[in-house]
Amino acid sequence: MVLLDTNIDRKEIIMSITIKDIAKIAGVSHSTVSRALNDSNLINEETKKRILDIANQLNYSPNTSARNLVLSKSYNIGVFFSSIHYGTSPYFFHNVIRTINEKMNDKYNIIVNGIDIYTQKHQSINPKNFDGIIVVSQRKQDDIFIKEVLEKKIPIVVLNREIKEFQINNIFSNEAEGVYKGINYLIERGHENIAVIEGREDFESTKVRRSAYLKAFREKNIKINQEYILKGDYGIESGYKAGKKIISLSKKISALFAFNDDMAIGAMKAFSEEGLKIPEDISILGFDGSISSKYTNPSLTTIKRPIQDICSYGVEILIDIIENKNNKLNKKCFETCIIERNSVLESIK
Amino acid sequence: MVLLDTNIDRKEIIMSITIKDIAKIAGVSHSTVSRALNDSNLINEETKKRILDIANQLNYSPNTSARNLVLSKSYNIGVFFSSIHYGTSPYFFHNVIRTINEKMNDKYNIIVNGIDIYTQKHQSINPKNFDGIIVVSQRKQDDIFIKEVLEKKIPIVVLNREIKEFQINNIFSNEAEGVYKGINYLIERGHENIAVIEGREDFESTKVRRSAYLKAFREKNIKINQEYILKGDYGIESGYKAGKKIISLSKKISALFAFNDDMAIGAMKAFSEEGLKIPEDISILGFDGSISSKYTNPSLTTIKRPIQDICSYGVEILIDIIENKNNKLNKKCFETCIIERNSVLESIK
DNA sequence: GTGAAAGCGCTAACAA
DNA sequence: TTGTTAGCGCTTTCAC
Repeated sequence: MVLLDTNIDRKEIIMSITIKDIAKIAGVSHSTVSRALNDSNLINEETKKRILDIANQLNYSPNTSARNLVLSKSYNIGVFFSSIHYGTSPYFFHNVIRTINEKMNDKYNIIVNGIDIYTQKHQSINPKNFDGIIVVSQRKQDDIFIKEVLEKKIPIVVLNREIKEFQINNIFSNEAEGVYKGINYLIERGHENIAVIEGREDFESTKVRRSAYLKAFREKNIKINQEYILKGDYGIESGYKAGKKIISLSKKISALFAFNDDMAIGAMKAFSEEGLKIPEDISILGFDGSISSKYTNPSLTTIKRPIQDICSYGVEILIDIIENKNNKLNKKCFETCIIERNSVLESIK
Repeated sequence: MVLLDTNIDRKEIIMSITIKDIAKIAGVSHSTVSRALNDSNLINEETKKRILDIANQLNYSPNTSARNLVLSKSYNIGVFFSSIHYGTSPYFFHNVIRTINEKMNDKYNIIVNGIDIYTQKHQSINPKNFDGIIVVSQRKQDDIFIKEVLEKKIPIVVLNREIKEFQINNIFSNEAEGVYKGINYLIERGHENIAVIEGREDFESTKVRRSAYLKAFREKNIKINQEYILKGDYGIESGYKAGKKIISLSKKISALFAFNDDMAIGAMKAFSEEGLKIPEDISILGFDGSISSKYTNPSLTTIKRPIQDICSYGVEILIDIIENKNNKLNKKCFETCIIERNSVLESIK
């Protein structure tokens, strides 16, 4: 008995406790221990309790590799952003991970990755390493990765960007409609000379939002001056630089639409430095509905996209696919809305 | 031959290719395949090439659970924040994950977790599930978790918060010194009526920064008025509310020190709403050196802590522990510095 | 209700 | 240089 105890102690230090150790102490076979641990009903309640007690005392925790091997599961969920580094704002990133983490069944691990560096390092993804994958996609380019996952039959859901070319579980928001409403909101308030700061050219959102504002302009016969269209990269600094450029423009503009809040904030900074008053001298409309947009001065009128809804719903259907083998295709579009604040002038006489 | 191919095809769909499948096709044993795949030198170059070719053709990828089981590795690195939800700013969170992801050897998975909800769901961590753990710690309360990891002999490094009570790999920044310098920076410019917005009471940073500003006050014989000390929670909104309170204070204050940039930004918003000019009416000093602090209006003077250095160094030593079994204790403190911008008045006559 | 035994896919020690 | 074999820790079928 003493000898046994000592052995166990050594084991605890040198290597982990296994079900065999527990079996030895409990005087049962390791399969019985397995049954107890898995709350099987093919086991006597008494023995189960006894075994569980011992397991607790020994601070047993299962070897997940062994369990996963026999169960053919990994309990890993990959969360893949187009890039963690470029074009993904801290607000967006945090919001996505937080929501997924909150919503995810706690038996799954959340493994965070950027497709850009992942595909550059690994030549391919290993299906056995992921029970499911969430792609938070910005770029059409991600399709290569997405298709690979699809081919490997790994449950997948693509968030944020609409995929039209092929069938896939896909949750996103109606950005086109949001931008369209936003531009009309500007036009209705008398704005005709509207500048735009666009986003990264390789991001689909840039194309979607661009065609939406162009459509709104065309419908209201607003002339489109290429000089007013600035290139940004979704980073604050690029908004700031674009703002500086806008100031140097020959023609006066009365409003600015930035493709995201961060760039709007950068532009506001540029305007303030030059003594321009917002919204008196220039109105600003952002996109995202980030937390910080509420605390700019003046607070930023912006188009909110429901990131949390998208992520939350995405997790829901991914888990449904994994656990219930549900394979009916799910495509859902959430609506965007304008948050009216104080950066747009109510009416320019 | 045709029969074989068909079998393989079915296998590819129904279950993954294994080294046995490759062995069968190559006409070698599965251990030879294993050798080829692991680039062993106990193998003929020709056979290696042939096997690798077949593996490539079949789009083989190893079953990580099986490999991990025999190697006693998981290739998982857990990144545990005190909380993902509360008190962790998007900027901080993004910066940490981004840096760790960049710096981490690509064979490791990064699993993101919040200690708060993790410990609530799982009763204990499984050593076999983590080759190493990075704790980005804010609360003393995390010690329970940290000690558990320590007991289980999982390589661990604790970032962000200094641990004095016990020996552990620990990387952090000199926040006390930063705050001390910051307050003196204010005092040197003539400020005596200084308000402070503190952070969450359960975060160690709050205590560290508090005793630092108190020390600076005491040394310069600045009287400490409890009315000037506001409670925040590191969120923007709490800074905003504190800002409102400051305005309603009986005595006029000339400067504000906020325990982080987000709260400083919130307070700036409150001040602006009330028509106060920064820094003419009130100077503001932040803490963190977040990206957004550069783009407020006016830009925020702040104490920068080197988050990237901390994370980068943390990853380095964790990998060193895991791969080189290096077990000499590593404790490192990075310096903070003041970023002088435009929210502090050069001199109040 | 329980135990014996097989096997998940892989690595590595030992033989040849 | 290669094949044979054992075994990692676990679940699960099949006997009893």
